[in-house]
Amino acid sequence: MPPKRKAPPGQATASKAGRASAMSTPGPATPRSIGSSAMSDADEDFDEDVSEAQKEREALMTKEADEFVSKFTLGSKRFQGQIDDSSREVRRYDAATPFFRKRDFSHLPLKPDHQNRPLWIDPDSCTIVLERFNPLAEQATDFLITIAEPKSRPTFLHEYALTPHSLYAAVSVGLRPRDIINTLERFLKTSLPDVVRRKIEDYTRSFGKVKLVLKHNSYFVESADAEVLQTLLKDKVIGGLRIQGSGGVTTSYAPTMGGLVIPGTQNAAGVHQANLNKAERMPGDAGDPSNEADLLTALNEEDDDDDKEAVHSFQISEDNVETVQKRCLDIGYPILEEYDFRNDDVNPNLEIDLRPNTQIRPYQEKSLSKMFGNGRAKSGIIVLPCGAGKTLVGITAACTIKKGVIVLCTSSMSVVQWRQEFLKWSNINPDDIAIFTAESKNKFSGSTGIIVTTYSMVTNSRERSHDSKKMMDFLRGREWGLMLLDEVHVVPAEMFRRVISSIKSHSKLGLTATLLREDDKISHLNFLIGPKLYEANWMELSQQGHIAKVQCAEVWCPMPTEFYDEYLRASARMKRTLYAMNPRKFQACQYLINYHEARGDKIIVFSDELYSLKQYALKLKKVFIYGGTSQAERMQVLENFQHNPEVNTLFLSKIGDTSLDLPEDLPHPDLVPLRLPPPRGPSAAFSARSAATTRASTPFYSLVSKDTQEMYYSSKRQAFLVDQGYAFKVITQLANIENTPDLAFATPQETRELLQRTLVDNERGAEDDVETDDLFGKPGRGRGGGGGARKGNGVRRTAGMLSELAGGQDMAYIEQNKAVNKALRAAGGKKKAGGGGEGQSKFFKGIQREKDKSKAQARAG
DNA sequence: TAAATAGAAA
DNA sequence: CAAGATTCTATTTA
Repeated sequence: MPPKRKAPPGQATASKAGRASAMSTPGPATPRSIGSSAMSDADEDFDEDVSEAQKEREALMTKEADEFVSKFTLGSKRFQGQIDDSSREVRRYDAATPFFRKRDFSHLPLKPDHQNRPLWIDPDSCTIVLERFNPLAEQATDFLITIAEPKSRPTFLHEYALTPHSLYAAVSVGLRPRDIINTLERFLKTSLPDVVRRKIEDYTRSFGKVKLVLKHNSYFVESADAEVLQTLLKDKVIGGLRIQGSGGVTTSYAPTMGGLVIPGTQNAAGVHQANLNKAERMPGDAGDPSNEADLLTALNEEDDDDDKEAVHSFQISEDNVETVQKRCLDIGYPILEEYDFRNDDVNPNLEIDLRPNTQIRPYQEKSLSKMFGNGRAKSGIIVLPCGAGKTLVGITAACTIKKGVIVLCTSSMSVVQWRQEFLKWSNINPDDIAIFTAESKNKFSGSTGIIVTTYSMVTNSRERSHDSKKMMDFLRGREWGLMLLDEVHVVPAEMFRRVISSIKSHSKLGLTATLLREDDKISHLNFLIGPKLYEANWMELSQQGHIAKVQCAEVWCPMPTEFYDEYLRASARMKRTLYAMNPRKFQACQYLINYHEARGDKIIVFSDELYSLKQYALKLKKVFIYGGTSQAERMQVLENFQHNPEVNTLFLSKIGDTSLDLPEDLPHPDLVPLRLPPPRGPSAAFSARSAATTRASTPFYSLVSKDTQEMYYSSKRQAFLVDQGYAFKVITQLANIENTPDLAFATPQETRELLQRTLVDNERGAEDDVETDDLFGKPGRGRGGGGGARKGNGVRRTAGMLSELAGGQDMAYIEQNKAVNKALRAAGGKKKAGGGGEGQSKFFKGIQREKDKSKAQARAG
């Protein structure tokens, strides 16, 4: 049911009001809608599509054909309504018009010089579309990244959304609402719709007004707006938390952005540029002296700006920080955290600097300039693809603040790596940087220093070892200047809450490759850590050569009929194994490995399916790492993979996605990731990201079994990659695959054997009778490791036997159930849920459940 | 080395 | 279509 278009002016809703006011500003007659303009090149095709679609629909609704036609005919009531509602201009309706319906924004008057302006806007959803081919696109991109959430960024058109979060982020990097509005106005092809203007004003009114400042070891709630502060003080929760006798509201002067422009970086939002209209920023301009020394001089410059703003603040106690934060959030004044580290005399300074020859890349500086935009350290999140030097950003931040730093990582592997990176990029004394993991619990020697640890180490709420407890007390007992949070997207919000509440830090910097996980958890991050300060565009970075170019190819492998038959009747679990073990896929894998090894590439094959991972690796005589591989062995295998010219292919389980960071400097430039069964799951995009970012360079293959579940996941992955601006290629035929030496499973006989073995192995609970762990001939691991594995499998075997029990009966059992279900359904249909009373036995309840389930399935299917 | 725990995914 | 159960993995400590 389409919403009524006619609404009495009095009852206009917000968005309708916008329309109404747009109507009152008559512009030049614009016959084109956004859509039709964009489509103008393809008018003919489009017309065809239209008639096609119409035909189709007419065919579908023969009875309603007349109605249908009249509904979509020019001058029908429907369109009349639209005209009345949106604009009094005479509008041209073409065949495409009906398809835009509510999204027809042709009533928004185009500016005369619209061709020189790069942005379109959808006032209803606050979506902004950027023409990448427009001369002003560069500036507009910088601006949009600051104020809006990137939705989709393929080659020519980028889509951004204005959201409360994004505006919050914009305000927090120092943009004023009127900057946002003016700059939008400048870039938009139409005038800024009033709805949007009002939305921006509404959202930003309360954002960025309140700051939490840790000064002289005390927390202050600070605001430039005395009224806002009064509001807070009058609040029933916050008011009572003010520390009495701290002199009420004090007024001082806040540092301004004035003296703090970091050389080689763009101003907070590219607003500056836009205003000055000095357009060209050379991508990757190396001529700019953009090293850390300049950054520091810039930061150390005193603010001799006369444009100082008065700020007012009141003190709250440490214990109430979280309460106040939460309350402020609830009443619409989210608190920004800022650390005035230059004026912190309480915490000792840390002896740390970047090594003199260290060059920061422009985008890294840009992100840091967002963080230090006003001379203080703002808490927030920086989004950079892996391989783009997230670590260096974190390290530079630490070098700027020069106070105690705590680094949190996801795994103990990356803990070690972070420390190494610190030693590599900075002159920090090795004694001042300590690791806190299960293995090592050292503190730094001096009065301050850096601690690198994992989330689980800090959040672990269970009984701790004595050393851990002491260490935790140590961590809790002091104030940290900076908390570096690595890979924030994989850590659940609850964990953050625990980390943040247990460790006091003046500023927090979250680093991540993507904020793609748009479940509710990610929005929590925004307020737990801070707003997103910067997000790099992958495509741009790879074009500028900062991160490897990724070419994505998907290889579609048909399933041999035997396999497919088995696949169709297999359990969900077995299905996974089957499509992973698809012999055609195996061949494709073999072929690609062969091809790339011949070129001297290093290849990583990812597989989330353990059985197939092992089978592939063993069959192809390659090394592999999975969850059960011991730490020492992992290191050994990795070491060999990196330096041993004999070991060029590595099979990785999903351990590679998260906890195994491949070292930055692989000797070979060409690392070819190969996805066996491509990652699964609703956030396949997430895995795709990890795959594409795990030090990926040149081609990146996904092997997909045709006509299986995998295809569905692959479509999601494609969508993600296309959004990131990557081209996507589908390969259905690998040239000369039959010439691959020792091509596996070339005969039907072998294929059948593979199938048999796969089925048998997996029915028996994947007992890997093969000596899996001995590829590197680890002494002692043979028996011990085997024992471990066997023991581990013992558990699994039990499960396997249970499923075997079920499996033993499975055919008959399922058949029987189906029969029962059918009977019940028939009976239920007639008799109304036959026998469904309280006195049901467990058996009947089970049946009932089954029935409901199958009903639900029937409904779904 | 094993057990406990926790999170992610399908 | 969602929530729960389930499986897997990784992390910790004893």
